[in-house]
Amino acid sequence: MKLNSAPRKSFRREGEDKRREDLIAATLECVAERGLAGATVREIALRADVTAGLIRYYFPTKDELIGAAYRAVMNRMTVQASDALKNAENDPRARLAAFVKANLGQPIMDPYNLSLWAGFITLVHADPAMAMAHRDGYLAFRDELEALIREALLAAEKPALPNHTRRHAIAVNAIIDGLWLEGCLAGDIFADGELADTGITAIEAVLGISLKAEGGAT
Amino acid sequence: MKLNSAPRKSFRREGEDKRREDLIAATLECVAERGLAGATVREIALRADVTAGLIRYYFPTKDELIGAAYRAVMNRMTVQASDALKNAENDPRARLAAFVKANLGQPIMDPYNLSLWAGFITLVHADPAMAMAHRDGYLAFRDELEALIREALLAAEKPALPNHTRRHAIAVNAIIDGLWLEGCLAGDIFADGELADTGITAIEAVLGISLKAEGGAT
DNA sequence: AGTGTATTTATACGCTTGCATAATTAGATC
DNA sequence: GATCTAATTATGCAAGCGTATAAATACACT
Repeated sequence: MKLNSAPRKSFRREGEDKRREDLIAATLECVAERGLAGATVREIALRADVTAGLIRYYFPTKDELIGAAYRAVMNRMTVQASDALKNAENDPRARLAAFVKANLGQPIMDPYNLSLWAGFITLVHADPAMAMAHRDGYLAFRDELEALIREALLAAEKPALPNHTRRHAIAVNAIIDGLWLEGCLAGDIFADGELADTGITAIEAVLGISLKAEGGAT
Repeated sequence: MKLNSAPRKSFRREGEDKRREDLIAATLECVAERGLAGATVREIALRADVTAGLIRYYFPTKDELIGAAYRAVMNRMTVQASDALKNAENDPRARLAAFVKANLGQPIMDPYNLSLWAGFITLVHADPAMAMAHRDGYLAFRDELEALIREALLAAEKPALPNHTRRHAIAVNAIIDGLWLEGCLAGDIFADGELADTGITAIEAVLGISLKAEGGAT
């Protein structure tokens, strides 16, 4: 005789897209707060205000949910960086500067994003599918950067040979990544905008051009 | 009635130091191959050719073993970088170059170093004591770098004002970190020594001095 | 050789995990 | 408003986890 049995959880039916987004968002919360290990199906379900079983309804396996969450983060970051380009001026040098500033400021340079990124890195090594997704993202980012660099060099009437721009892209990417890391890890010990300024100055030195002045009008 | 019971595993007694080192080494192997999640007590014990129970004899808890492994890697990395300085020439510019090369080559630039580091970012995020230790390590590294930079600038007869060297240290640190990251994540898509060369070239540009030539003899 | 003990193995327990599946229900359709 | 179906909950399971603890054994000492 079952007395006082807890009432079954009430629920609403949601569209497939909404649910997937919610589940991914809940996953990211977990990863950011307690690392990948903290992202259990039960905890994720709790955050999404859903029972654990539902996860499997939308994602055949947990790995697929994790993978989707990872892609979502990477996509969000690249989209945010690209958005900065859309609102930027026409001069290629200004565009490169805007791109750098966007990556070295809020909301991209944020401990939350680093936590997410670090949490997923572990997976990138273990899971080949993850590794490929990561490499694609990295190369896409670097290619975009290389294009920006080439145009900036040309605008400054400097040579832009492919093997040079490749090297430049690797170096500039490193500067951005490295400063992003420093900012995420210890943002409070830097003045506001200091890292972005430092990055732009360093990149100007590496490329041998100015990113601020209109410069070189014939 | 128990027939054919498997014989008890034979073993040798080892010194405490040896066993701890072996267990740490086994832990690092696990992390290197399958990430932190793959470093289970049973797998670690298997690699160390020991049964799982022994781990607890030397490390009260698994977290302590992981922590010891983390410290071992970090310590090894800083020692390796410092060793490179000891065997380096006397010229400050050559010393800085050697420091950079050491950090951007084997064995420091290695996927499992990144794996461990990334795995611990989560922990650093959660535990304030860990966070402080981590920050101290970062600042110590950057201070060492700043000292190297100051001496290199002076050797090149360039001004080395504190607020300049600070900025330079931040930028150079970013270049090293960023390239280290790129190399750890996708070392195979770079030619041998390419990242170290790229780093030195970029740093030369940022500092405005050459790290190769003896230069500036009055 | 015998004894003692620190080291190591072996076994088991409680918990959590991801996944499977049955039971329910919200909301559209007629 | 009855019906039907897809979305959701609820329950259970087998495997793996870290840890605790008892039993065995290698080795130093006498």
